[in-house]
Amino acid sequence: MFRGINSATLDTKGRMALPARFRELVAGASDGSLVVTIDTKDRCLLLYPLPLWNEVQEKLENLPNMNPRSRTLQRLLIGHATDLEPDGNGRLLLPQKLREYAQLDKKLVLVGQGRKIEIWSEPLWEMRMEEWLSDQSVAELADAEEFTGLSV
Amino acid sequence: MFRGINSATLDTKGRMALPARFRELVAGASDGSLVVTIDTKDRCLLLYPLPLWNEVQEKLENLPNMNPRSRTLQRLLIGHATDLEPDGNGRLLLPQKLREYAQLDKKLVLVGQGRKIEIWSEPLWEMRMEEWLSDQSVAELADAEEFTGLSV
DNA sequence: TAATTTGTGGGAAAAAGTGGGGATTGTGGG
DNA sequence: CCCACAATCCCCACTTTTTCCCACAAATTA
Repeated sequence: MFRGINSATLDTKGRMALPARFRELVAGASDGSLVVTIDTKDRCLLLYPLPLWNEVQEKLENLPNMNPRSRTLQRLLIGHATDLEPDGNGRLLLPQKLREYAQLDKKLVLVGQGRKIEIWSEPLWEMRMEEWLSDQSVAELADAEEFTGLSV
Repeated sequence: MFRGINSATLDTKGRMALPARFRELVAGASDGSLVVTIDTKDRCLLLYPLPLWNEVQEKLENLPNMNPRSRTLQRLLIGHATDLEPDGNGRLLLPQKLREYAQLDKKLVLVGQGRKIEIWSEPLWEMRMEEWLSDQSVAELADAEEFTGLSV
């Protein structure tokens, strides 16, 4: 399971070094084979070990095909999904279209999210962080019974 | 159970010696394996023995996944959760992103809070202390009905 | 005060990350 | 059909960061 945050940089060729911590996990899960696609809710990318992506894709394909919303979702997610292999130095070449989508410039942030890793532009991530942290309803949720000092 | 307040210092490499008192407790609870993450309500970090963190993470993952508030909370907490192992001298290397979040400089304060330890920047802690103590509603809280049976 | 534990600093090897040259492939234009 | 251009791939070399270790300072205990 992925967790934790790392900064990373994109070089002029669009390559990104996968932090060692994540690389080990990926090596265990899929011999290094990965898939990136876009996140449709936020301007960031999602990076899956290949076997986990396959599960996701299967679920997507089983959505009701008549429903236009599921067609759209399939088109966006499967359509942008790209297989990646790290180069000899453990770097990934992120496809240009995806870099543009997530507005990736030089400084990136990688955020472990369980079965996947989110790839954000650092300035974008920081802006969104500010919003989330100031969101009162999130604060209340964090304060809910299960997470207060009494039970946690 | 953790309790009590300790000061600590961060060296130039971002390492923090875990006070002996806490270290013993942690050794008992998890062979020294720890997880730090951010607190979303205050600019401080939360340090859990690994098994306890796993419980917290499980609760987080069971929140309704469609609800954007829970997604946000997951993103913030799991996204920042980092596994730590003390080095040969009982020190923890706190990740840079988390140090920045909690504005950790040289002087720190560690506050035992039951199942977790809070890590604060000392100046920040003192400012917040002032606020809490001068906050009339806290003073009243101590007198409130639901706590009258709670003689402290 | 001596002895032990706890906390601090920093050197040096190893690992991780970065930059870029040049071969290779693929595309579109003349 | 061939050339020019651009993107990608496969290397190698260099820089930075991290990790591991040792030595000392400070505090606690005997």
